[in-house]
Amino acid sequence: MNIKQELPWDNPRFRNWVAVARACHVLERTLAVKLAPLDLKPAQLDVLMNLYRHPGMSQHDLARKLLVGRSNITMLLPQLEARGLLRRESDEKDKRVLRLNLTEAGEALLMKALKVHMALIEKAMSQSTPEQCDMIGEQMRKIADVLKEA
Amino acid sequence: MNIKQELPWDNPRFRNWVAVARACHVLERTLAVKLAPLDLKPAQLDVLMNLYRHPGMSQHDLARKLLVGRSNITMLLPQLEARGLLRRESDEKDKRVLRLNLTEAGEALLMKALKVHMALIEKAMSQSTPEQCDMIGEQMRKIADVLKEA
DNA sequence: TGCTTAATGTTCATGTTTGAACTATTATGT
DNA sequence: ACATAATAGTTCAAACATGAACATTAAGCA
Repeated sequence: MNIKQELPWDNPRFRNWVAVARACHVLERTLAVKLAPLDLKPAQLDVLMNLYRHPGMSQHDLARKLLVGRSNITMLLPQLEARGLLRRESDEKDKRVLRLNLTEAGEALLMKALKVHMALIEKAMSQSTPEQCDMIGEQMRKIADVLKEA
Repeated sequence: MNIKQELPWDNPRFRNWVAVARACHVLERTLAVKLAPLDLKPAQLDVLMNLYRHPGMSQHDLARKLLVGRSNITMLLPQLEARGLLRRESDEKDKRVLRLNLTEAGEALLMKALKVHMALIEKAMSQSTPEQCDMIGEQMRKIADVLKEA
């Protein structure tokens, strides 16, 4: 009954992961502030980015990409559709699915938002050398893979 | 009017940061699942961790540590207090502030939750060498610092 | 002292996220 | 073909986070 186990704060992996989580959190909050003038939330930007890269994807695919529930997408899209940023068109071959595509306006807004996002990331990552940056990305992709199997 | 700017996906910093954000997101969701048997949410675990390390801190201090609004803390604490995990005691010298402390039960539950959290982080970070891990932590601390000035 | 300003915590209205139950459509297996 | 499974999307209620407005208390300063 050794309840006072080795404390995590003495563990480098723990301390370093806490730093990762903090950095993510801070960047997310900052991004929200910088996107406010465009009347866009980080979650909405994620949607636009994914639709730009994967035109015609379904809501289900989008939900999986964003690591989010399907109902979340259902709640999220009508706002963007009403603003004319994207279209939802029923698939002819499978009437269950809705195909998602950006409009011209959506693409234009995305480009503006990407400038903001890019600038923020540049500022954050400018601390690291390209080698360090790549290494970080590589490790993080491994982490995501390992955890998704779990 | 070069609207089709250099796309961020060609930029290593962008791609790598996206990987960081994804890894964070996945780990957070996984943690939520693993903590469910203890009837504890990640946000609640964060509270317990901070009170353990900084006994007697105020709600305002806690909010700043967690990068969260004060009202969020106000909504969060009563649940934990009702479960007997922490105490809120009015400060004698400054009657505005409430001093926060874990109870025995709170500390015991924290230890159980930390085992879960630790195991998850170990699994995630076991991919990296100690040197890589430290480097990642160091870069992330720099990022958080740079962005908080902004 | 008294007046103004700042800080702590709460309340409340709003918006977001989530998961379970539901409908409609397609795939599978006998 | 027909019954059963699985899949796509929606609805709804509950949990959660957020920021502005507020009450109380403390600090600064004339």
